[in-house]
Amino acid sequence: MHEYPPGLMGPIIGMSPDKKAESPGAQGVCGAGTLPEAESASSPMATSLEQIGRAGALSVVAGESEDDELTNLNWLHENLLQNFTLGGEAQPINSPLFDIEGGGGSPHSNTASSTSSISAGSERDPYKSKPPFSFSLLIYMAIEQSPSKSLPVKDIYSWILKHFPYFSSAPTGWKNSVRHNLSLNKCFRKVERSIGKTNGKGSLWCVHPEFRPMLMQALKKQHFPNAHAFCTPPASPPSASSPPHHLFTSEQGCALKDLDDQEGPIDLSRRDLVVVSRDPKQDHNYSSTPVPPCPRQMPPSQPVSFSLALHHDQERGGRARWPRSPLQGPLFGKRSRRDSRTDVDEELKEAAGSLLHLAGIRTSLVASRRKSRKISRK
DNA sequence: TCTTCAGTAAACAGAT
DNA sequence: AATCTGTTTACTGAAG
Repeated sequence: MHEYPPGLMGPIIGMSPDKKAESPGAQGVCGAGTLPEAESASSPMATSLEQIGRAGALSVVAGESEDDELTNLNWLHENLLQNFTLGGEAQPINSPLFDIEGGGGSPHSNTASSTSSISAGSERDPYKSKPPFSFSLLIYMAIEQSPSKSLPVKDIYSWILKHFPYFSSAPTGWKNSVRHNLSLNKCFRKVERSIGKTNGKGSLWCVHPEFRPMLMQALKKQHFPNAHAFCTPPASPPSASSPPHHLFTSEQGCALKDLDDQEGPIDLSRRDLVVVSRDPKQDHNYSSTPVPPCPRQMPPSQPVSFSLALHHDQERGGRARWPRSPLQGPLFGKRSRRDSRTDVDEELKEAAGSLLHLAGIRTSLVASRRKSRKISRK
């Protein structure tokens, strides 16, 4: 059970009066604590956060460029990653990347800003700035940060509300979007709640290990260089109340036996689905290495287009806007140390790029580019 | 211009 | 009965 610190979520402002069933203030925050699984979303995440922190530190150290301001991710760690604290000290994300586009250009932002006294202040106000992450990534982060690596929808709401207070004042359609995403996005899979656990509506949702690297990569591309920290093993020991995490335990921590063959909800009572390998050493390994810890299990000849992981009704193939190329090649094969080192360098390059982006350099470049493009169109 | 994808709204059914 | 959850369809706008 978790009590949100007063004022953490901020006032429920800018609510659309016409939306009644999905009021975030009504159930998204307060109601979360009533769920047995709520603890999974709100329990202290010290282990994971330490891992995140370590990962961030490693990303810096590995590059041997601590003095290089452009590639030093310490500030990022401090500014962003610490905002992903789930232990009750979470702060609304208020970093340059929170509203990378700089104005909260969402359709909701108008509502929020026009009715919120709080949001009348800074342009970077997290209460009015839409997160730069897609719903898929938000869900991914929420699930990955839960000890059991699975969350009910309600807790996903709570996590998002907790870390992105923008949604507390946004029209409640975002919950619909979350559910829509969970249903349509193949990255997310539904798992049945434990047998004998009748309280609580709905199922638990987890990240399909198949798509975890892609989500991680997308997260990294979306201004989150330390995204691999989100592919961490569960912090809590296995228990009957949080079974799904062991589904993802394997050599690399992210395999799921027979899952791909399973249609529909995963039945957690089926132990034959479970890969039982819980070597803590391995856990440490993949939670602390800078390389993505979830090597793909798909045939190397068939790199999964991320578009396939998205909407079912949009599986016609074609381009995937989400990053693909980093998911292909050596990442999915066996890696030598040299490869890892190369990847570390690549990651640092990406991190540097992300930092430039965060600094607004790329944003302004893109903005000016778009501007000139529009002008040229005219 | 076309295509793809993300986001949103809405309707609906089933579960609680 | 009300609410929540999950699914599906349709549409729009941004972006490549």
